[in-house]
Amino acid sequence: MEEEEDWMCPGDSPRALGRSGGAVNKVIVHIDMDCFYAQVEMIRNPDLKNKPLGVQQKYIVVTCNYEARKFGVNKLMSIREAKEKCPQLVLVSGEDLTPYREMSYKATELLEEFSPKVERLGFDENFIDVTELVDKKLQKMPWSDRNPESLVSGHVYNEQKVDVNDWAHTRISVGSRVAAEIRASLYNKLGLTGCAGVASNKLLAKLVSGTHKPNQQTILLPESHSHMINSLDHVKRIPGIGYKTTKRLESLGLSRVNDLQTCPYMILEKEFGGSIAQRIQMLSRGEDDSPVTPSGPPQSISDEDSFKKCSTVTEVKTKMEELLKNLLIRQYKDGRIPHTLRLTIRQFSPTNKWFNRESRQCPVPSHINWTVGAESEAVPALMGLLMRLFEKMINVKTPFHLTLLNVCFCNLKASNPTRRSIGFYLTQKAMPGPNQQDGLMETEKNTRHDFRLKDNSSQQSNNQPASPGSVKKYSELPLVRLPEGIDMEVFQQLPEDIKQEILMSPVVPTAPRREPNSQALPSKGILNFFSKSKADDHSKHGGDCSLEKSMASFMGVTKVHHFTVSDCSDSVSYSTCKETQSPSCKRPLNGHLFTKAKIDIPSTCSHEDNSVLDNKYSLAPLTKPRSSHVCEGTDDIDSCSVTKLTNRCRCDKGDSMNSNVSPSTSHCTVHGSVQSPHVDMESQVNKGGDQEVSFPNSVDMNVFFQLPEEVKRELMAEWRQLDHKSKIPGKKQMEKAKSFQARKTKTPTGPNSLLKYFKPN
DNA sequence: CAGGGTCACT
DNA sequence: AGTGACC
Repeated sequence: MEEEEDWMCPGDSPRALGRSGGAVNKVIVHIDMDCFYAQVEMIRNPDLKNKPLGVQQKYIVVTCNYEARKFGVNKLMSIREAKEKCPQLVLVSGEDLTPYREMSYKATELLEEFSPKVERLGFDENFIDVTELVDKKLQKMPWSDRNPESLVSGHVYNEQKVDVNDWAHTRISVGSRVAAEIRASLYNKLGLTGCAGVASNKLLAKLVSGTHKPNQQTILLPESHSHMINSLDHVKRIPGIGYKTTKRLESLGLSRVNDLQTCPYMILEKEFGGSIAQRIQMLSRGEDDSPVTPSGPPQSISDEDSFKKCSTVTEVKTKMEELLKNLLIRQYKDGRIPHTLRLTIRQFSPTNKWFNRESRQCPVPSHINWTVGAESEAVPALMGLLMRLFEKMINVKTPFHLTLLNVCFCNLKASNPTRRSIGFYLTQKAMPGPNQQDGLMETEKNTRHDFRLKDNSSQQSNNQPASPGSVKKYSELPLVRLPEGIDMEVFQQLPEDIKQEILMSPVVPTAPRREPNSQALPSKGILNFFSKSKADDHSKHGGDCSLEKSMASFMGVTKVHHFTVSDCSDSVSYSTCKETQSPSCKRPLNGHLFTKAKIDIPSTCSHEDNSVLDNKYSLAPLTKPRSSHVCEGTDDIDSCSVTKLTNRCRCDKGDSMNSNVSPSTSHCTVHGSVQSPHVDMESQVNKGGDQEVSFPNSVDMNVFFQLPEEVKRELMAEWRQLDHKSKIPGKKQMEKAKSFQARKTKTPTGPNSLLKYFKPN
């Protein structure tokens, strides 16, 4: 798109002088990419340039390039109409958003080089608060440079004259130069064109950016604020006033901007309440005090599909699994762990105007293995949750007609940085030679910390016929920077997949974004093991001693009794003893660091004997979450309402030991399998299926495991009855738990009560 | 009304 | 947790 590269020709519309004065206002730049999806498609396939191009989703042209617009094709036009207007229109499918999403984040990251205050608005718009940058530039700008001819880049809204003696004018003008730099950078580095608007708030910056399209920029000076906002022909054009608000305003007879400006506040307040009333009336006057809030990484990851009809459970499952697997790939790349899962549906109804979506959500049990992306063990577990959510909305026995499914991972929190089998790396006694650097190449002139990351994921998104030439070009691969702490020699000797994992690891930030509203990572994680000193130790001692210490300290283990590492086909078993929990360890018992088993062994255990460990203490972690200091500050336990926790145990046949604590606000789940005769669920159930048992709060697990076998069985049978439907903790379950509590307090220690085995309390 | 997001309110 | 409103 070589429309008018107006950053090349600065200052084409500047002028003389005027007044002075003005408050210390912000300088906000709004960047709006030109027909974003179409642009991305043209970058991916340059053959499409110069051809009329439409991006298709379902039967709609969601956007098209300017070539197509010449024919009258427009956004959100039906395919049929578009083809009528422009028979030569080239259509590409835009249903897989991956390329757009990736380009979008590249753009945002680029903008973050100018200022940390970058707020995304959809995939193709960004606000940047450049106030500080502008003031910095202004400080070192000689007065001789402050002539209108060179100060402003691009257009001035309303042909207003710039007064270089007016501070506000000067600042906005300098902002225009920043905007020009930003656009130049977007074009030079990413090949993207777009419009920019510069003004003293977000609302006005957004409005003004659209006044000269495409690929141009415009500034708005204070004297034209009113003109700008009043140029809108309807209140619905005001960003921030959407469909619903528009309708309500219209019902009050308010449809022009001026109507809203002059409407007595009380009327608005009556209709909308104070906060919305104030906000929309301010907006109608061009005022907007909202800050540019750094968007940071996404708060949720979701995928959806819409269709004409979906009316069988099988279909639902198939589609859900599709969505889920795509999501898992994205989630894996992201690195954070979702703690909430949401399912949204849209049901067909004859009066289905548009959007009647409903959703159900639930906490994600933290025992889920988020280790390997799609195909992970997470799929069946999450599918189970999803179907339960589904059944909360739809009675499966009764006919239904869905037109949309959406699966969403939200409440994303930083995970422990090591996501895959760390033991795999640690047990690679012989590191591969230096010639094994397949997918990972050092870039041309790069400093030794920049790498291209081989992208072997994605692309497999649904109904796209996998084109043979879809291998990504090297230059398109993401460039990643290794943290300084890493020793490059050690790094280069690592096997390919380890390198990739490190590069993919969430502790390797490409650009730091919003402070992780979750907790700080406990350490650099896997990277710790590859720092120079650690690596040296490793080679000297055959890797045992220092590794053990590293692992231990990383886990927050202060005293190691027993330490083994073994590799079980891409998932690892760990057993380690810890006597005391280091107070600084925020994540004592969760399974992300160690894929298979990470268990907590009481100091009483005979730590020399593996079988003792496996048999006797496999469920030991059950006791842990109930001691409050362990839960303190643990982000896994959302509310730290430890006293409300209920322990549950689920046993899977045939698994190797796998213990883990998964708390949620209402309960605490332990999924583990026990091979020992100690708590042999198999003899109880004999179906080999999953069994779940509730361990009431009052039960001290230490005591429990000392009970005679029959007693344990009997107790578990009783608890199990309390707990059939429990993966999604619902009101029913809580009521059951409460009723159990009630019963228990009524008959504390009856002579025949099994509860006599437990301490009163 | 496509596919994705965010945030606020209850 | 669920919905609504916005882009």
